Amino acid sequence: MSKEQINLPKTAFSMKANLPAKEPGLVKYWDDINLYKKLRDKTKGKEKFVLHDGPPYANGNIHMGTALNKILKDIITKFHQMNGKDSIYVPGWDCHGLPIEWKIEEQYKKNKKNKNDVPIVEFRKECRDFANKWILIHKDQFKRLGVIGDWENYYSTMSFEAEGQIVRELGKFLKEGSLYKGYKPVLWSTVEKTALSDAEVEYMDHLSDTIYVSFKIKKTNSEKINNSEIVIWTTTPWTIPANKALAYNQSLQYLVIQLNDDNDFKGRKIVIAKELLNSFLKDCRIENYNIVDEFNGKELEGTICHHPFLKMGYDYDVPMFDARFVTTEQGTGIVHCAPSHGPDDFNLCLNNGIKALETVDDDGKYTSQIKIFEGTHIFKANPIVIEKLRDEKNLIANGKLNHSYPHSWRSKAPLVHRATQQWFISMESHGLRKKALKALDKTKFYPSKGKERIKSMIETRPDWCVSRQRVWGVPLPIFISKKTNQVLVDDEVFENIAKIYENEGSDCWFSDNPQRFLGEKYKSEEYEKMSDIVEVWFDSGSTHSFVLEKRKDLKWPASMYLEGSDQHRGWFHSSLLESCGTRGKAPFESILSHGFVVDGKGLKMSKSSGNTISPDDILKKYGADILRIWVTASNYAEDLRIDYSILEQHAEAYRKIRNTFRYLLGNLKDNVKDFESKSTNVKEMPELEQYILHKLFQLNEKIKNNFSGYNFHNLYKELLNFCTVDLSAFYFDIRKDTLYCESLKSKKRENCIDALNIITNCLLRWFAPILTFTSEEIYKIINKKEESIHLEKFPQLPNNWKNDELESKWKELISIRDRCNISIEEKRAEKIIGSSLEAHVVLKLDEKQYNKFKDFDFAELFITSKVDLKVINKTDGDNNIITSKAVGVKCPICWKIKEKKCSRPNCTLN
RNA sequence: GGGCCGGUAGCUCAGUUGGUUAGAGCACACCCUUGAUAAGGGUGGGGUCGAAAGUUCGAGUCUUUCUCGGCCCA
Repeated sequence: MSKEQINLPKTAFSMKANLPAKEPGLVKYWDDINLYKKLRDKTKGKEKFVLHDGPPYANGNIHMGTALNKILKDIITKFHQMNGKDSIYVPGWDCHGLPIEWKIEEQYKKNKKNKNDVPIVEFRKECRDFANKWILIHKDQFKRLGVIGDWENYYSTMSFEAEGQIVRELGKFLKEGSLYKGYKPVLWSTVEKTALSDAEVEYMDHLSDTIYVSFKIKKTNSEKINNSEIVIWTTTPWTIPANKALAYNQSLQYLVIQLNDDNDFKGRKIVIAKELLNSFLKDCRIENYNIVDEFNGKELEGTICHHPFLKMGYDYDVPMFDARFVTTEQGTGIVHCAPSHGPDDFNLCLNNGIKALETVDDDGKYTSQIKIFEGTHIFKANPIVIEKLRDEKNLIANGKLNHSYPHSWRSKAPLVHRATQQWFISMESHGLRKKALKALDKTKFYPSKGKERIKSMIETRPDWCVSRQRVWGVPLPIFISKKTNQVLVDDEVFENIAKIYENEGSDCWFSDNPQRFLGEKYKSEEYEKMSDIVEVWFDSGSTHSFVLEKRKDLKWPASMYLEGSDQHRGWFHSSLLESCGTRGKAPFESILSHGFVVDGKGLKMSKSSGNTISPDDILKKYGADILRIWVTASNYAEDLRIDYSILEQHAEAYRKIRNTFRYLLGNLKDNVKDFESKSTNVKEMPELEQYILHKLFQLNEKIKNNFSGYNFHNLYKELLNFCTVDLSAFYFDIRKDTLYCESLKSKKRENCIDALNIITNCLLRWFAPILTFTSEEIYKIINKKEESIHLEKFPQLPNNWKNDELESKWKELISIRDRCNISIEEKRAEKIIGSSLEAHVVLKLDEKQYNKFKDFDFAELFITSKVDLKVINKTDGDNNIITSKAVGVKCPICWKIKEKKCSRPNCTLN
């Protein structure tokens, strides 16, 4: 009988979320209604916020880092959209480059196919198909995360339009003259037969041969070292045949010592740095020696040595030069220089008039420049070099050293420095470095530390090597005059090539008659066509030109670039340089960088440590909304930890939020009315409602503040705390009595319903960018005003909800409530009472508080059956809240204990 | 090896210009409730702030060294 008199909550919003099952349906729904298009229509003409997507590489399944990146982008995009902007997100993919080329080559190897037998155009088509396949896979994986964007019109660096525009961009550098032909040692992979970019190099331990080699002095200005030999130490014996010079440091002290051990070196005098004597003696196992002399490095000036292979025909002079890069960290304090095989060596020799030669070919074999060794592979040369040095009696000792050494990140093969012809964009010739630094000063960084990080890189980076000796990429549009050896610079030609690419892609560069690209102005017989391609960082660094600039729906510069912090050297960097070089400005207004995903202990994830966790695992077990909570709650300025216990914690928080909505919807019977804050006259409501709306207003302010600085983890904490502390444990708990037991028509209940309605509307919108699926699930239940919650805007709350006076009053009340709870808890522990409604509280306040609160309904605040308010006596001491078991009978309707029969209207209906 | 960033309760995070017994939520323990029920409420325990030294009347907050971790570079 009594159940009909109370208004219990009822809702279609289930307690159990079952996200993994529900979410895919919502992805389909958004597709079906074409949410992206509806969003654009909705905010057409509004100020644009363009988050320009840094293109992931179209290769392999997404990992946690990708998921983090996409979710963060989506959250920010949605926040701006709901904040009233036209917030546009166009996803893109990076498609050219070595990793894909490598995959296709691997397939060839499996099928015993030889890459050289396949026409380039056919090979490139396979690369293109491969990239396309992964774009489709990625697209579904990203959509599954709840990401809304222009999935139908995504961009890719291999689109014909992109390839054409990349040619135009290169043309600008060529025309300006900052793109030049250089001859420099670059890190070269003899396996992939190409120079590698910084990003393609990884450092791993490598066991190298080490040798101590002596160079006999041919001529010197110093009496002290006459008839001596110079000793060097190196970890690359194969570079000895390419040796052209020796380097010393004039700020170091050197020794001449005579070796007396019974071997090839008995009686010979050698020169080494004083500081390195002990390590030298130890390494070379020298027992008998005597120090002949000591001198300053300056004495070595003008000294000329013989090559250790003098008798084998290496009869050229080996001069000694002063160089600051020579240290006493290791070796002998004298460094052997092979200008073709090290940047320091190259520069030192260049400054002293010694040119680097092509000493090693693409495959890693010595060229005809290297006598005796021609045709030998450098990786097989060490033992031979060592043997010859021993034969020539110029090897003091040899050994092994395990040290960090550059390797190809793809093939894991060790790399070498090799002087090759490459194309560079100068950092200085046209002030690119300065322009870039200036542009950074105008860029807003989240977190702010990102600015210094990229600035210090720009300040010190060398010229940008943009050429690669591969085939899967945009060909460098370069012709060189056979007569003058000059690069052909002509806008008409560049535009002609760009147009052709836009129509049919860049494959034709490799297959068609060069005359087609030159047009009628130039004769193909007179020009040599380059076959290098552009390095992929130039591709992605140009996305702003073929995406932001070209598309009418976007804007240049982008409002934001958002990537992992490694992209300070990657995409942020290349985009900045490309744009500053061609447009003098950065292509972004702000940069947001996030940390890396690490495991629960803060260690990096790797297959070998077995601590990886994939987005797919999480989606199957928890659902995308939990993953999105993890992104939101984590501080992206640092590394982000994740493991199942962390996810479990966030899933728990999700349940609290979900139940908060369930309570709201249940009491509103899913009848949530459209939200109009103006129609609410807050001053006519009970103080409790006024207070909770004040808290809601405060929450809105906090959300706005945190959003403006992109502090989502604080924003989320505020939302969660509001749900648990202010609503669940306070407002909801107190108002259960009103909602369940008051008449439907009672003013008090109506006011409460109004408040719940407002709260629901606000929370639903605030949570929508984060809980993108759950908010839609709720929206589908309650309202049909829009087709999606994501088409709604954030609420505007009226200023008159703010009531600081009321807040300080209620702060006092809540602190009294807290003390009361302690008192109740004591009686509960003594088993005197159970629920708080069984309590009768005598509350004693001082006179001031008593007068202030004498008309206040403490029983309602405490959720007790009875509260007697009294003025405190001096004799009472600290004992000013006394709880006892309420006397009387429990009303079967409202469960309050009354001495007489309950007289509340709803409780007396029968 | 170098540069940069970081290490606050089990977890996610706050800690303003150095100043009272270092905060919140979650988790945990115990209790209550059974009309938010694979929910809800109450109470409570738990960090000396990565380590050490220093500056100061006083340091999580400044300095140095070390350590652990991450990114970048060699």
